[in-house]
Amino acid sequence: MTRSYHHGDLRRVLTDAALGLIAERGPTAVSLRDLARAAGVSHAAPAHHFGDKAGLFTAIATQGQRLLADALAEELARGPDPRRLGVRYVRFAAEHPSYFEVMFRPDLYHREDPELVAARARTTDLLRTAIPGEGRDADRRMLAAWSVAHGFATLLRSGNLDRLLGGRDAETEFGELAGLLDVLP
Amino acid sequence: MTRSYHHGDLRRVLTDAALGLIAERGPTAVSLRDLARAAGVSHAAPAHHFGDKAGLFTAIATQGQRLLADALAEELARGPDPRRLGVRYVRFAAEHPSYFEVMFRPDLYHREDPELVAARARTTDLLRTAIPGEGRDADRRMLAAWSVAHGFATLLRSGNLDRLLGGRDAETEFGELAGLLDVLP
DNA sequence: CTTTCAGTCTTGTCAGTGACAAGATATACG
DNA sequence: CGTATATCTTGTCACTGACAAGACTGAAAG
Repeated sequence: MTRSYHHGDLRRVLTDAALGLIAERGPTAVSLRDLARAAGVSHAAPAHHFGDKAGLFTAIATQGQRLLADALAEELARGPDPRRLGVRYVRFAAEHPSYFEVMFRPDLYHREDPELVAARARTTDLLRTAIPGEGRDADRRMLAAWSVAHGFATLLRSGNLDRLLGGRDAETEFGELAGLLDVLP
Repeated sequence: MTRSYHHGDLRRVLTDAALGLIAERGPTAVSLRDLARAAGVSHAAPAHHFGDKAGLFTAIATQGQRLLADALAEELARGPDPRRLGVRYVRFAAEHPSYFEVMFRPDLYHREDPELVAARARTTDLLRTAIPGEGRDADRRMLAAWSVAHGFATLLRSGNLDRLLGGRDAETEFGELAGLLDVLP
């Protein structure tokens, strides 16, 4: 089976390779040309699929939002427990660091991309359903819960908790921590 | 007063110019050569002061940690109220977005730089003093409070709260939100 | 079967970038 | 005065993202 001119699913190959490189060196150190080399295509091939570098990250961020929303939806199917949902959020960040990294770095991608905006809205809406009630107060409780989970995940990823955690498992530690709070009325 | 060969305080001029450029275009879009142009020096002058690009961001992150620690210390002098401290944290992120941006992006700088590590430790220690008590449980409460503030600030900066907040002032909104939680035993 | 055509990928090129080396200049210090 | 050191410059290198123009492929239309 000889290598054909048309690659097959180059777009997917490129995003996958990108995730690998991001995991190794971080998003900013990824070059389109490295990506092309990894996929065995010419240096301009990625540009055709994503427009520019930001287009690549937009695709990755969108994909990440969908994955996160799926994970949250799965957890919500077992009942709207904010604490469990928070743990799932933190676990997503730990299991998919490359996605998480890109998703919350707007300077990397096209923030107004319709698909990305839609995917992000789905995530937000899912989080909202974990807190009962309507109105501004319930919104605030949801935002509080989201902030705790997101803040913990972010501080963890940026290495700010290394000294504080001292080797203990981050996910279970977050579970304990969340148990001390009470986001429900 | 003619332009001398030695610039005077080029290091300071460069970090200040960098903060301006970061505010405009984000940290990744800043180039050492732009910086040099802004300061009216040759393209290799910045490298002499900071070693490499990461060195520049290390200096900025350290400076930012000191500013944040100062702000927290000032607030702590008025009594150890976690909620007020959180508001101050969020305000810092809003008032010094360029610093905040760099501080929590470890891939930009030399994470193991001694001065930076020391400055970060001071910030962490100050946060810790806001929660009374000793031991693991108190640590968790401190971490919870930090996570809420940091998560809120981060989500805000990444544009994830635009739809949710709908134009309301973020800082006061965080105050309300923090009032719904209870991080103290 | 052949023509056309849009989508996919390549080749070639450009200005801009970070890093490094070697040299020039100014200040501090004996 | 002279000499060492910190500061800054000039020159260069490989690499990058973006763009333009062209080549290849598969499929639809005649």
